[in-house]
Amino acid sequence: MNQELQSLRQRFIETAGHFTQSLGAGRVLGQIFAHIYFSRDPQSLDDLTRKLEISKGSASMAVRQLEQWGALRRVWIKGDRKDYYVATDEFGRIIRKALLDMIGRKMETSDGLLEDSQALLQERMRNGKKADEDWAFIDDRVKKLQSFRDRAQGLWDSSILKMLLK
Amino acid sequence: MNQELQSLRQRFIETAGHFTQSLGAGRVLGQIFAHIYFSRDPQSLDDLTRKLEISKGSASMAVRQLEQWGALRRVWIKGDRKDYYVATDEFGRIIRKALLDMIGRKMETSDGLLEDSQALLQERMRNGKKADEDWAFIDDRVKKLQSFRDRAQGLWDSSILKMLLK
DNA sequence: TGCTACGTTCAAAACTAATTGAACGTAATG
DNA sequence: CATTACGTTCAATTAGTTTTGAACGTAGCA
Repeated sequence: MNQELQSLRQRFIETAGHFTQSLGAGRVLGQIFAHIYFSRDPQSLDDLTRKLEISKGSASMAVRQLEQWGALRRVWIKGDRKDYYVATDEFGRIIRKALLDMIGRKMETSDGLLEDSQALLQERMRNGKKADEDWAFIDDRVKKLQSFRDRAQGLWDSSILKMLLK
Repeated sequence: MNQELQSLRQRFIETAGHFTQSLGAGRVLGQIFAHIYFSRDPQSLDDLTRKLEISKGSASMAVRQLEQWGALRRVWIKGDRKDYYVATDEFGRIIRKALLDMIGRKMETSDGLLEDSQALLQERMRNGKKADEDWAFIDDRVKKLQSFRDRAQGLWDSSILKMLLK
């Protein structure tokens, strides 16, 4: 493969590495995906450790992660005991899964907190206790948060949907 | 302030801390915002260091960041030399600014790379060199990436817009 | 069956990011 | 003017995360 092409590929690999790192997913994930995405032939773990100069352990873990997100697909090459991988190009799906995986849980946590707060505040009202100013203040703030959460939720869902629609 | 209310507030502070941390913005940002958001009175740096048990340096830097994102507003209390802060509740704007600030630069880097690639590939074509299979392959992959980038860009822009429309 | 070539795991090491706090500049106060 | 009470900065430290690589289990092969 010619020199110019190689260095372009190299830039993609570096950029992808920085990108995934900045998203908190680790440098090697991006590097591996870019390397395979720009490789015509399926790549083995061994290829990855050699070409990217990373350890077998790193390669193994990153590849598994990428496979779970649907970014890589495993292919068998007959007569070869190694696992080989090729890259998917359905970026929408990949990013959807990755984001759900990475942010999803946090969302649920804050959702739970908002529900709990609402329950607590409502119960207090039902008990007919005179609402003091502290409670009224918190109540107002929680309501504003919930309202935002609902709007953001809707926006998120529709964006995800659009992403999946090719 | 009563006990139940305090512990609810505390949960919000912790959750917000974890949330901002998981987004790569640091724990204290979320903690400070939540603390002030759920405080009726404007809070000083000093209040923050005491209530959240963080250093003055941390508080100062985080507050400045939050102010830049429009999440906090500085208020003056006459006869007091301290700076006091109150929380904004325009979450859409806040998140917009924060995301632009945090992801923006990364996007530019990869955009630049895509433009460069395109230029390189087009120039090669113009020179009439016979496109070998390696080039054709890379060309195809770059085109797919660009197409995705464009769709994602549009989606991003429209989402940001909707968020701002209250 | 023993041997080999693989993928996986996980404790330790290397690296990176967040936090602290002492030193500093500044502006208000008396 | 000197003093004090603040906010800011940044080098050093601490905490957290990623990466490594040796040890291990397993499946295919002879």
